[in-house]
Amino acid sequence: MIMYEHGCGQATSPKGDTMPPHDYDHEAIEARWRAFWDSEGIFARRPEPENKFYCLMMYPYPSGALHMGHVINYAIGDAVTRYLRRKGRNVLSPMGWDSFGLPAENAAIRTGIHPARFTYDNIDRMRNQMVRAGWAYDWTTELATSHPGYFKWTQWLFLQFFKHDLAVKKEAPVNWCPSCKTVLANEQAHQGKCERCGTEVEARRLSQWFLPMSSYAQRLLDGHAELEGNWPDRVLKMQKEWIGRSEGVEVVFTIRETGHDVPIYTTRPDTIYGVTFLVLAPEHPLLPELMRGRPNERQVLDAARRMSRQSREARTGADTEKEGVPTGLHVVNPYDGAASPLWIANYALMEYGTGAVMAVPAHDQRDFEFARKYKLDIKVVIRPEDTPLSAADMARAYESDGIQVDSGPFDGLPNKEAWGKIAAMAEQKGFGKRTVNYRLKDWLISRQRYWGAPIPIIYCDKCGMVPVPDDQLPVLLPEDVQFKPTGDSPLASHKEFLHADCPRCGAPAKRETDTMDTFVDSSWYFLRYLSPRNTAAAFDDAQVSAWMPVDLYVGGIEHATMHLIYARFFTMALKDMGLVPFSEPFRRLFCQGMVQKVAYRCPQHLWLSEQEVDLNTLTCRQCGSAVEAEMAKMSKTKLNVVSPDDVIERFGADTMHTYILFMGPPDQDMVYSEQGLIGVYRFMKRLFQDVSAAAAGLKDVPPYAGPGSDLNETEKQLRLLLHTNLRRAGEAFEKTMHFNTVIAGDMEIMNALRDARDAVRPEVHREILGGVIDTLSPFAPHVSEELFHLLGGTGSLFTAPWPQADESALRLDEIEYPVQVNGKLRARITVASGAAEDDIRSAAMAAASDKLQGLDVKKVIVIRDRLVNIVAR
RNA sequence: GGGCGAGUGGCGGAACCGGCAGACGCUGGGGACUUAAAAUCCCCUGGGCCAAAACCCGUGCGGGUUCGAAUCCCGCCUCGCCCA
Repeated sequence: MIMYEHGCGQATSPKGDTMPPHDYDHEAIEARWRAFWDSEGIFARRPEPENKFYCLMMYPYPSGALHMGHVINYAIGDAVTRYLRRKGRNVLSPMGWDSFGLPAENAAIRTGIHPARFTYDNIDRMRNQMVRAGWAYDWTTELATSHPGYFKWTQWLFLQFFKHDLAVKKEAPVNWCPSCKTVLANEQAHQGKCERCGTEVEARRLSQWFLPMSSYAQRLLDGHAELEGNWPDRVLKMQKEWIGRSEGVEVVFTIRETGHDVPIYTTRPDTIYGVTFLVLAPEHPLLPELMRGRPNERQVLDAARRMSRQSREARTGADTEKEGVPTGLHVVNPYDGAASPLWIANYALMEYGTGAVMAVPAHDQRDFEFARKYKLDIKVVIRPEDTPLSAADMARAYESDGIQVDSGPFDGLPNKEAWGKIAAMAEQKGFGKRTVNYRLKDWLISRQRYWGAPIPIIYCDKCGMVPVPDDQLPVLLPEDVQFKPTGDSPLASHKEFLHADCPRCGAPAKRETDTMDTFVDSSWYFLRYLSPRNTAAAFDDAQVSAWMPVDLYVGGIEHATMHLIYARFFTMALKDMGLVPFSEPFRRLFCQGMVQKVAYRCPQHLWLSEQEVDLNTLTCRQCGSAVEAEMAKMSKTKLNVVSPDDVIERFGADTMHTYILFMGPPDQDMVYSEQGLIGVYRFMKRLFQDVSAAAAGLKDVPPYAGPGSDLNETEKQLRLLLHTNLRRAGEAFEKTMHFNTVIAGDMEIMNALRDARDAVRPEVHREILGGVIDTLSPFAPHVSEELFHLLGGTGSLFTAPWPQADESALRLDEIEYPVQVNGKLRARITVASGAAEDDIRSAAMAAASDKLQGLDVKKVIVIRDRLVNIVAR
């Protein structure tokens, strides 16, 4: 029998002598075991790749401090890592830094501190935070993308792309952020605003470097087949929409006045008989030629120039004003020979389809608005199945399906059927063809900024674009540059950098001064981790084929259409160049939700921190007005951030990890509350108390390993709880990642053990405590290791095997059935687990007999191990 | 506007494949210990009725399928995300 004494920090051993007080000193415990793991090399990567598991967590930008978003990300990866190590897997779980990028450069502009200094100071600070958090990284594989040893190979890979015509310089309309003074990739301009600073982007025509991602659009879509089931559906869906495959038809219209052909692209050929005008994009290359010498030439071209300066969003947004100018020319519809006016309009984009749009105002809302504004004809060619439709009465375009009318030979057909027939007719008669269009654009990778990997190209007047020879890589960043953004790369004003001799002919030449988008860096970092100090190659082929693909990638959903598309594309291109033997880098993806916390807003003082609010009355401490409380993602502006450092200092890393995974399923948004955190801290203290109090007596006791039949009910019940939780933990780690229920299970077991401790023999007690420590070890590794040793464990808990659930403990010899009458709970019975169905039935009837009086029993439903339902009327 | 997801106590959440709704934690209430407070420990905590038991209601709203629905189906409302 085990005796306890609670509440005073003292414990008594079975022999009765007083033991020293065991307070839960998280700081000492965590420091001790961190040092131990370190010195024993517990988390050093084993070289042999047998039974490998590559567990990758998205590396952070070194912003200066970890936040709770990082904590949830790394807590998930760390838990999986520790679990799998105990399952005998050889886990690689590396960490590094996405350390190029704008914030460092913006800080340099603001404070004069060099980006390198800013970056490396931040890295040191954040690495310390990670170490204190106890994450099981092998720091010998750390990498930073801003390190010359890394970006040398980013540049080398760029040159491989260049040599295979997979990196091209071309002029194109690009998104320009006037605040960041740089161009942005299509993916970085959201809703017409700069993804980073929120400034409205402008359209500019510039010569820039692109990677031809759009020609991989179909492969990026097809690759999803391999990922289905292992990536969240919503991420695949987002990528699918982002890639935006659309099937349509290209049809050639002819300009009546000049005879020019104008191909248009449409996804709605079924409406082609409803064309009442045609719209050219203002930057359409044919426009100047068409207008040459015409009376309104000046007016039209001026209007076109003005429109093309508007941003893409300003031109195409659903609620922005459509604008256009008639050219005075007309186009002929090849289907029926009808002529209609040709306009230019802001809502037609050169980069979509052919830059010319057939306008069908009756069946397209944008065309409808445009037609109403400029009093153009509206012709109905599809009507709803059961009602007529007249152009004069329409309040908006009819975009749904229906029956063709006024459509020549296609009248009376359902429009879906007509779609194919109309498309086929264009192909037969030779004035059009079916085509596939993608929304996905080529990836614009050049940036007019300093803190990135320089694009290793030299421009020579004689030889043209010449790659920097491999033996001259890396092209380093000069240190003494002016950071004031001017729209040109800061490197352009650095004379020594700018001037280079042509590697081919030796003549004076100029270097490319743009640097690469940091998404290029992150498109291959998972390969570099496998041989991070390799000076002879970007990555070691043997290591790559042994460790890739990544088995589990943990990160935020915000990368669904950016990083995760770029990295997939990059890998496909590497495969085409023969550099890697696979095309999908990430076998399984897990996306964690956001960490949210209450934020308070005062009508006068705006966002308030918790200290500035009287939490009892929910009023502002300064002005007394009532504050509004809302749940929001932790952010500096809303003053609802929680620093991991504070949490670790006050409660320890174990509590922080365990709590963050206890808040809820990590794939959903989680709500952080300090009260909840304290609840977990209390559990840690209690666990520590209970185990350390019992430890002396249980140290030399082997865990229970008998058949179970010799146990009392309490012991059986406890073992049932324990082994249920072991099974639940296995499922969480292999499938759902829903660790909250595993942690709750451990709490439940410890509660039950407290109630039952006098009725539990030492062997069972030892087994229960050991099992709780096992299931908790991936979440609270330090305290688990401490308790493991207190109970007599040797070596490290993280080299001890993960326990198997004992199936026999899950089988009970008596089962309690709820008895329902007409679906309502009316009684309970307990029967032997193997009881015949008839016996269960009659026991249930007897137990519920008083509820059945005056009723006619129609049926008795017995669901084994679940319940009994008596149907009576 | 379209697509997807979610909606369960005062709060975060639990409930295997349609089978006892509310595990676990927080909050709140009561009590023990204490000179006192903190910490800790014990009890209660969905609503109604109520001394208690019994009973009734209850998983966003309305319907349906079923012996039985938080779970499946149809319609609606609200919120979130993605695409327009």
